[in-house]
Amino acid sequence: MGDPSGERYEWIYAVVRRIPYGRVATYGQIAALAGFPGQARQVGYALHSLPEGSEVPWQRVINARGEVSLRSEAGWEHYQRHLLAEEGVVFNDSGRVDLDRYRWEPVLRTPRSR
DNA sequence: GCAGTGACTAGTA
DNA sequence: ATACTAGCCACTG
Repeated sequence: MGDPSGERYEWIYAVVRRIPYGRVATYGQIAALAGFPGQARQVGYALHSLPEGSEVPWQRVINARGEVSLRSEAGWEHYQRHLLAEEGVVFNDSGRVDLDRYRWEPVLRTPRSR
């Protein structure tokens, strides 16, 4: 990832790092903020290739339905939910996060007049 | 180079 | 609510 060809991933990681503790963001949201609108799959792919022990808060990225996405390797879904629960993120009966409540909304720069 | 895959999503039925 | 589809595009064999 540190290599030049992995520059996309760096942009994605940079955005993910901005998600505050206790908040979540969707794959599509991250893709758009990183400058790759419509490429949500790439976000999932980028996070998948993240080395273990990374400082990137990958657990805060969930899908548009508010649920933790399944991975090829089972078991991690449970781990991710555990991490989010520790941050205070609440899962409803259906095991989903209320995006209206926990979704991170980056503060956009207001085009202030000057 | 081509085809299959995937931590996705919005739309349709 | 679930199921299937088309679009998406980097990565892999």
